[in-house]
Amino acid sequence: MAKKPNKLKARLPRGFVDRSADDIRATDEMIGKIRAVYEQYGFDPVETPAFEYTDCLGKFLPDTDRPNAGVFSVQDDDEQWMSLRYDLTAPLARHVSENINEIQLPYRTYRAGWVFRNEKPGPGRFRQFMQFDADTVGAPGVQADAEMCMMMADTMEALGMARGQYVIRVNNRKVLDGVLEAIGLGGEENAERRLTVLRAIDKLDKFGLEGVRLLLGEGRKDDSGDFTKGAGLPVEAQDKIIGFISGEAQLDNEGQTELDTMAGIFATCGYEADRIKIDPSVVRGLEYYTGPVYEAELLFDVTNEKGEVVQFGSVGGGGRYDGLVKRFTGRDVPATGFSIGVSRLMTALKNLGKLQTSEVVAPVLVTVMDGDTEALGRYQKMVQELRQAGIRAEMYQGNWKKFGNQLKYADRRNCPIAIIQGSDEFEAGEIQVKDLIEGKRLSAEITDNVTWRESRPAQLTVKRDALVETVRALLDSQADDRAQAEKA
RNA sequence: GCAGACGUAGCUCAGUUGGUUAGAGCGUCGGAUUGUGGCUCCGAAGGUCGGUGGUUCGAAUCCACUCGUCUGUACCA
Repeated sequence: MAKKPNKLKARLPRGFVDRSADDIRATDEMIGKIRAVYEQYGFDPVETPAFEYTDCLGKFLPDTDRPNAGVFSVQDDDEQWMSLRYDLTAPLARHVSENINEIQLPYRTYRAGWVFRNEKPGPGRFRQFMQFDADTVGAPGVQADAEMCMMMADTMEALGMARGQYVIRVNNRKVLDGVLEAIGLGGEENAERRLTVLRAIDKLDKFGLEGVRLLLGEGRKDDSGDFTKGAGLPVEAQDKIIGFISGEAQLDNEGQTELDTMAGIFATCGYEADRIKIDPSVVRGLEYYTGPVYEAELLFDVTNEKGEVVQFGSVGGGGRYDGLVKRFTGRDVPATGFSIGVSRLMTALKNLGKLQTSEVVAPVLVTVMDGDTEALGRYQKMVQELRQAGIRAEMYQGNWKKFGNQLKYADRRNCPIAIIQGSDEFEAGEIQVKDLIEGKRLSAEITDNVTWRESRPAQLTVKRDALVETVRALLDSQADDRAQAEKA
């Protein structure tokens, strides 16, 4: 009773995805457009590795009980903990600190890279995803923050988003701190409660003013019936916060002055509220932002592949982090920067139709009729001629003896054209050039297989010398047809 | 982490009050067609019924635990 051996199950760790050719090409295109904006603004690239020593990354110090909480960590052979980076900001702070004597400040820099988070994945949330950051390190003034906001706006438009489809929302952490102080939550002893309040404010998009009020007070019950404990603030304090984040009340403090300065810069440069807007409910990055904070939000609804309408919300954000480099150097090195969630933004752009997903035409296929060395050389020569003429081409590399399979392969691969030369054609000095796209169209009208095979639809015979010009002409005409179809 | 729903072929799903050898459609592969894609027809492969344990003469079906997926929520540097 020999049991069948258990086959190994091919599977991907949850929260990770393979990327298709379309995805990779679309991402490259997107990154190119973003990079062009950053370069234009005078930023230079820098790259850091995926791994860092865990203590350099921030608050997740290696804890012997849970070294992998939130991050992916491994122990090096000298027992030091290393982690996969979870953002690009902490590694940048490390890089700048390590090279502080060589780097000319203010340092304007950008980088794209994969980051990793060891947490529960969800729809559109992965454990590996790409961020594209820009930072100005060593610039204390809010004019640097203002520039970042304008660059974010320009980036959104470079990606094809129209005015009104996105907005950059700006706030200042010092303003929020002032509000918290005003309701008696200042001081060390209230740090935990302050966090709860800030988290509640951050939920405004999701739950609305009423939901935020519940979270500021007793708490809120979610759709599954689970209860989230609130901050337990008295009603007067709730009123103050609600009044503030709904924009009814303002505070007169340093944060507000900074916001006013930034607003002035935006106005002078022509960035009106349809692009950049001061919004008192923006929170972001609770732990390390110290001044202005900003985020890019999409304003249009996105319909996902299941046909459900999803609010996309934030696709990127950043702020001022004056303390991050100081952790290493002891020197005050103020910095501001932001991060774009490339993978997330790409999903949105795809839904908006701003990304052509299959621009690339599949290669021309040179089929193999005869398998002797001499003939194989002839086929390969045709392929090389096409390639040298700048045309994507390949010779069939499967089992050539089943000719039908070669065309089936070409069909599934979406090849535009197949080249056929058997011994008859060879002796006549000719080749067959088969238009697979036109042929597919014609196939709808033919129901009987014998006719289909013998009529050889959309196939023409030309002299061997005319290979390149015939193929090129056919490709051009196919491209015209596509352009026509696009318009219609 | 917490709460809920759901796990049957590669995919989408049937499977009667617990009852022989667990089915269908799509897809895959082969053939009809040895030099022509599509259509049609014929055939084949493909399952530890998520896993473990229990109840039972008998479990895909009932029970417990566990793993995984999905939804909401918490956390999110």
